[in-house]
Amino acid sequence: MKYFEILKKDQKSKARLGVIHTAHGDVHTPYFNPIGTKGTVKSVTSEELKFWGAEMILANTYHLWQRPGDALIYKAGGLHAFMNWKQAIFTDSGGYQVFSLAKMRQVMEVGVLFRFDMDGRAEILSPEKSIQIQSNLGSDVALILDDFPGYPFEYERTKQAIEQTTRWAERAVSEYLKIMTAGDPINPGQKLWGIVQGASFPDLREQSAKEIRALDFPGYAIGGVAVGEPTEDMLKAVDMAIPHLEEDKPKHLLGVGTPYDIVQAVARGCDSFDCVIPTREARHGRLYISARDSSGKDSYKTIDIRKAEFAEDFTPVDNECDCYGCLNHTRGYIRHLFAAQEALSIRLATMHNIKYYLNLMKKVRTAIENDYFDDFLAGFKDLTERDSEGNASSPSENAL
RNA sequence: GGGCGGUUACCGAAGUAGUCAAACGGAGCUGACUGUAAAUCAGCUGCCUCUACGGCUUCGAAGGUGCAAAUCCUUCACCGCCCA
Repeated sequence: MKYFEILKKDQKSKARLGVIHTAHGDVHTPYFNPIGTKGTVKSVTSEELKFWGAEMILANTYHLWQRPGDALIYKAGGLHAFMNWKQAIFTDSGGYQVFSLAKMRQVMEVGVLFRFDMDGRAEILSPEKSIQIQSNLGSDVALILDDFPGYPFEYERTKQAIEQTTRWAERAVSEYLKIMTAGDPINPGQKLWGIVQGASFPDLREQSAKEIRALDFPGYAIGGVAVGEPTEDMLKAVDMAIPHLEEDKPKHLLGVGTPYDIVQAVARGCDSFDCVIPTREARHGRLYISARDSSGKDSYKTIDIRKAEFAEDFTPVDNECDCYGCLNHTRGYIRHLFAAQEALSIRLATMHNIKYYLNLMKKVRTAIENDYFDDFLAGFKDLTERDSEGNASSPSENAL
């Protein structure tokens, strides 16, 4: 059985319906990975995630390395056993922290020296070390350690980053093969994916894609996007990378994104996604809900449930949602929970947003399967009401 | 009837002559958040002005003293406690 099967290709876009056969079950694409950085999708249980239909989650090498340590997780039987999540796990390599912790690290040829360390020590995360950690975690999809600059993009810095990434990728592959053949990996079915960098520069995206492709990875991630650049630039970067990668391999778009971003990226050939938006914004009171424009097309908008306008709103957060909160509670109640700083506020909000994202991906898959993805794509947008300056304001009622 | 205490911005509460449009909380309003240093962060909350170290109007009411008052004095109003 092929690792990645393409079940159907959309005729009017590059979208495809597929299945990734991981060592911990199938992942039906296009798919969105809820993020569980530290071995937990914040505030929800593994059982709940499974119940909602999640097939893969993303965890983080850097954070788990720092605490509780990959050695401990290895002893626990790997991350799947440790957190009792039996479906697939996708691990970021720690590459994102090269970006997000830019002020406390130093990129060197050997690896990345992090001074932001929970024990107060400075340690080097090398491409080999990242693979060793991910092997100990036993994730199903591991990523190579990569380097990428923030926004605004600078050509020379970006070129250095992709070349650094390629050199690290070669070392990561060697380490991965060494562990798979001579080591004692907790997950012998773990796959290592490459990462394409190159910011918004066509020639660099092409160069990176070709260099990474040469290493024969079973799947690819497109990285270095959604770091502050306009959405159009992010999508252009995807367009620059996709054509240089084998069509029959899965492509993951790292760190993306909003519902709009995701649907647009699916149309450009991306198969899977991950993003902190649904979980983090949930904790901050921003909820994603269904909305329809005047023509009745399927779209969405966001509301800030903490606002006073929802105090006496006794309707569900989203009439079209089947999450626990939408079936059992009202906007007014959830707003009250936020105001009272009750833990349940975070849980209900997180559950809702994850369900919104998972339901969205299901809609996308169904649309591709039934040949109306182009129509769905054309109509799908963020309908959050905005004033003349483009600032969001919260709508008070569900659009029908 | 008498004594004492109090009345500050949406609410609570500092401030007792100049550096006060007035600390701090709460509440509210805006915004941000994209491979999670994030149940977080930033700004605003008297009026005007795009902004201001800018102008204007405020600290129960009215009237005084004073170069200057939320801060001192007088009277009044209301609230609380105590004495008759």
